[in-house]
Amino acid sequence: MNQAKPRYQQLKDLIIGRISSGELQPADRVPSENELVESMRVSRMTANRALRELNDEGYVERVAGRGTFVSDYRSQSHLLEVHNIADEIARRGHTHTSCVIRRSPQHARGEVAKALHVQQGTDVFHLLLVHAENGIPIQLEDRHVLASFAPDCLQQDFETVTPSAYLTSISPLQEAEQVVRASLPNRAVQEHLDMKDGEASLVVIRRTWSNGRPVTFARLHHPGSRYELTGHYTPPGTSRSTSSDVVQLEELRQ
Amino acid sequence: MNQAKPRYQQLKDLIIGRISSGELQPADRVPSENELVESMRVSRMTANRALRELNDEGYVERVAGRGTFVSDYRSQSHLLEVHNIADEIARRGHTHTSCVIRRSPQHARGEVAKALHVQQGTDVFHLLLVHAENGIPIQLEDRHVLASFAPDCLQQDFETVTPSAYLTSISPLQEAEQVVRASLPNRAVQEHLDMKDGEASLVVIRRTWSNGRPVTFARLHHPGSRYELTGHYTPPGTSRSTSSDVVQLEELRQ
DNA sequence: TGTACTAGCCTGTATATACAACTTGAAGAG
DNA sequence: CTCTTCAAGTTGTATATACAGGCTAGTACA
Repeated sequence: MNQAKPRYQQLKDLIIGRISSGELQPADRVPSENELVESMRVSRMTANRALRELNDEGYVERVAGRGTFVSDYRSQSHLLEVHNIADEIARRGHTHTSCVIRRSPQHARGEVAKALHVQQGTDVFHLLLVHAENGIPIQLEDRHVLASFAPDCLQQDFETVTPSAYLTSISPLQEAEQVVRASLPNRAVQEHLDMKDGEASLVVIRRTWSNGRPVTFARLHHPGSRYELTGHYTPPGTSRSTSSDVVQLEELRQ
Repeated sequence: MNQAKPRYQQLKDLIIGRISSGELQPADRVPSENELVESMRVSRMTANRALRELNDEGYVERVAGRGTFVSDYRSQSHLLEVHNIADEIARRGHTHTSCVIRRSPQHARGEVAKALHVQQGTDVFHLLLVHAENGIPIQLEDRHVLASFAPDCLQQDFETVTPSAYLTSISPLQEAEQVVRASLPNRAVQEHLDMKDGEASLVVIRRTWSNGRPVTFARLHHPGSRYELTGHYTPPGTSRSTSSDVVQLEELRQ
């Protein structure tokens, strides 16, 4: 079962490990090819392949003549771009504000326990907040977080740092699953988002993994008249941009 | 401006060209590394890099001991998986039926002309059909196709081959853009999809490019109570599956 | 002081070579 | 005829080497 991994993969795993453990921070310098040749006893071509693939995959950025540097996950594509609504709003030059409605410890049950793969009654934190763009509410975030993953969750000031940004600062998010639905909001959602009677809502249900297990489960409600999801698909190989082979989902205001 | 491309990239472009021109069909054998060494006068490592990257990008599949083969775009991830509702339904073991409501030549104007980047009055074809899963309507497809791209569009039997499948058979789709909205359907949409009063609809507006220009523009309406979009995100490098670094969007019935 | 230049490091690419593991088909043994 | 074995071709990986080109810091020079 435990097949010996190729050496270039071992190198990749090693560096990814240093990044996700926090030993290597964004913009930090990664050992150069020649340094890896010496310390790891590999040939330069093997080190080159490891670093080149990490570059293709967005973990690091390489500059000829300077070196290899850890990518800044926060301003990067992949998962995180999808997650932080404050960044999305800032990108369109608007101001983001948010208002915490509830922030409390809970015991997981029913849907939440099932989504997080934990026993009924496991400690979780429940967050409920409204995000606004230029003062207009556009997202009601209803999130459950595994308490063991983020013990100091309730001490955070989520009006300055979004839960999404906080969670990614703890540990890089590694996998996510989302479902998009259209529905009529219940009374509470409708009022929090200032929606008219009969207005449809766009609901994104997102579950995020870290280190192989789900750690947070969120329902994101948006007013259908003021919100949409846009995606852009590019086939692999046509563009040389670093994120050409991922789908970028962005929330855009109409 | 016109920098000489590296040789491995030239090899990739050459093979991609043969695939998209139709010279190489899905499951066809691609020249082996050693054949490329002889015919293209490159070293085996250069040929290896070209083929390996084409494999990583999903164009081809490589089997040690056998060779390199063109991927089957139709049953593959990337763009096409997203597009064909008949395949999605078949994948869950259900039966797909569709009913053509309208099929007519038109002159593009307004939103359609703008979306397709053509002058007002340009010839397009308008298709309107309902897709059903096990007899239950789940998608109203309202599509405009550039007449110059698919001249024999009106002769097709879209009840056996979906417009999406037909269009991809003409030319590989190269780029797509989509917007997801939640809204209340108008009377016509509501009736075609057998929706209850006050039921929200999930609308996907999709524009697809081929050879650098938009060729089709579709509005896909779904009943909110019976339909959802699911997406799964995997970061690059953790999984070895061929489509690990793309987001797969699938339509799933609740 | 300030400018020009160069040495040294870095990445990017290309080649030649080698060995391992896998697949297939053909030759040979029974 | 059937089974075994083996050779040839294929991909996968690893190494050593080479040269080109970008970047930077420090030195030499004016």
